[in-house]
Amino acid sequence: MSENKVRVRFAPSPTGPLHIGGLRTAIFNFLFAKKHGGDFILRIEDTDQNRFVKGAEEYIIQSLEWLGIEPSEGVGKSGQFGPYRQSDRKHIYKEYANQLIESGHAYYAFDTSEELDKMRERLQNEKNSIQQYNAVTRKDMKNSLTLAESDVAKLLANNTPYVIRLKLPTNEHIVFNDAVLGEFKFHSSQLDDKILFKSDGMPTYHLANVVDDYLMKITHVIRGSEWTNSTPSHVLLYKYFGWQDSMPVFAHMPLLLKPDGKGKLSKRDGDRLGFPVFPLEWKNPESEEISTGYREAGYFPEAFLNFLVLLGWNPGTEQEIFSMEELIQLFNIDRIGKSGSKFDLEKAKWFNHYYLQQKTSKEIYDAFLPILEEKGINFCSTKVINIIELVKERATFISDLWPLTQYFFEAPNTYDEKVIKKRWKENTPQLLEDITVLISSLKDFDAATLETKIKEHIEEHEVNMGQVLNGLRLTLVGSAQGPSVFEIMSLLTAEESVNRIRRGIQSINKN
RNA sequence: GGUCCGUUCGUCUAGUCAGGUCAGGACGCCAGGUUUUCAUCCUGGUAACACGGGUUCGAAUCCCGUACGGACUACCA
Repeated sequence: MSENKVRVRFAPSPTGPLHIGGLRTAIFNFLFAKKHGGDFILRIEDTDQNRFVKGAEEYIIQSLEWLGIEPSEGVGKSGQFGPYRQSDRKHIYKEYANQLIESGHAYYAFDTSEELDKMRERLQNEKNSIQQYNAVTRKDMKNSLTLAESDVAKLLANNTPYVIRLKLPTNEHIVFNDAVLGEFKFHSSQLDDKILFKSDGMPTYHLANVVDDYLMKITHVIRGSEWTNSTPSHVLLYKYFGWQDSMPVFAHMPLLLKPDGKGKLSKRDGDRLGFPVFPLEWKNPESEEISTGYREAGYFPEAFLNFLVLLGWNPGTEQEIFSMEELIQLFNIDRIGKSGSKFDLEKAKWFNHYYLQQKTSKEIYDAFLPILEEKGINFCSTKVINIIELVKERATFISDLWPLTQYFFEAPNTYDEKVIKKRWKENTPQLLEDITVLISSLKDFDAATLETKIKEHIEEHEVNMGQVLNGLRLTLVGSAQGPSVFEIMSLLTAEESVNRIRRGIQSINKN
């Protein structure tokens, strides 16, 4: 049982902030692990020293945390398979590369980048369809397969820079089954002799990934489909290391696409597309440029998670709203789609609106408080909660609340011209004046009483109801928006309502 | 260019493996209702099987081809 325990890993490179596609990969891995009572490991793949970006690792951890994804082991956590940062595992990889050289499945290559460029150029000029370092072209290059053994020894002794390449078979089919895409079949002649070990002493992704997945007892590799073409090389590595029996199940997920149609979503898209591509705000440490994040844009993590998980996956039912627990329960690799999907901001907003409605007015109040403080508003909490209760169904984000409630806290100082034109008649001031008299006489000032009394008054005097109500709203709010005028007046108090009506009459008549 | 993959409403998708209801749902959009405002909400509507062949009584579903789209093709991951 413990032998077959599901172990998956999310293995991003700290080359910048995690974008929503990467985050979705993390979510799928996490859900799969939880569903099967397995482990979710966070491994940082920082084998490229040149692309390392400061702060990226912290960003990744925080992003996962924001969504409620907690690694069972990995960077920032303990675990018996650590360390979990590949730069901290540097000492491990060389011996595996050497093992392959000894078994004849890898070789040293001493070609400089100029020589490599030249080779590719030559092949291109010869109209060769393949321009790779492979079973054919390696015969013309500088490596331990073409050089005399003594020359190789000499080069190595002189510390000549070298890489270690995987020696691909000449004529072999490499077949593997993908849990999402089905069976793949590659011919070795189409593949290249991938570099496993770089001249800077670091392994490449291909080596480090396979070695670590093996050492960390990973059972399922769930990753983006940009990796499908290098998977046959990975399969070969498992074979050459003699690890076939512990080779993980591969599941390649469709990519998230740019909404404008061209290509996969990338970190560089930043805010260019009209929506954030990052979960959290990110400040580029070099350029100081700031990219917005969903958290800062006002999305709730549960809404964002819910939306993201439905991009490329669905449970096969018509259910669209899921808690994390339900997702864990329902998640299934078989139901991951095969084609890429585009992000739809409108739908994301819809989810956020839904989740906002699920919150209590007290919870919303707590989130709204900082905005009120910033605006210098200091109202009693019960009052504000009542106001929120009245308007929350109109809000998608907490930040919507201010424009939605501002008039409760501050009397209007402008009045919508269009509404004046349409609703303000010659006798409106007099009608409203009559209402102020009525209001002042009222003992109870709840919305229901107000509504009854005012409607009675309107009927008795046989005046136009629309004119009165719209006029009231205009003087009270300043525009033709908001909930019932009776509710508004009740929350505003009688005194404030009368003041606003009088002020409104004066102000509007002046123009 | 080569290799690999994909293609159902504008978008996310169900249905494809085991061929047989007017191709279902959601977002968006439009209309109506509620609200004498606006929004929410409710009801209804709009809108898709990329194309061409084949197999079959019958094809979104199976086969072939084409087109389009994507990934990879780095001492990046």
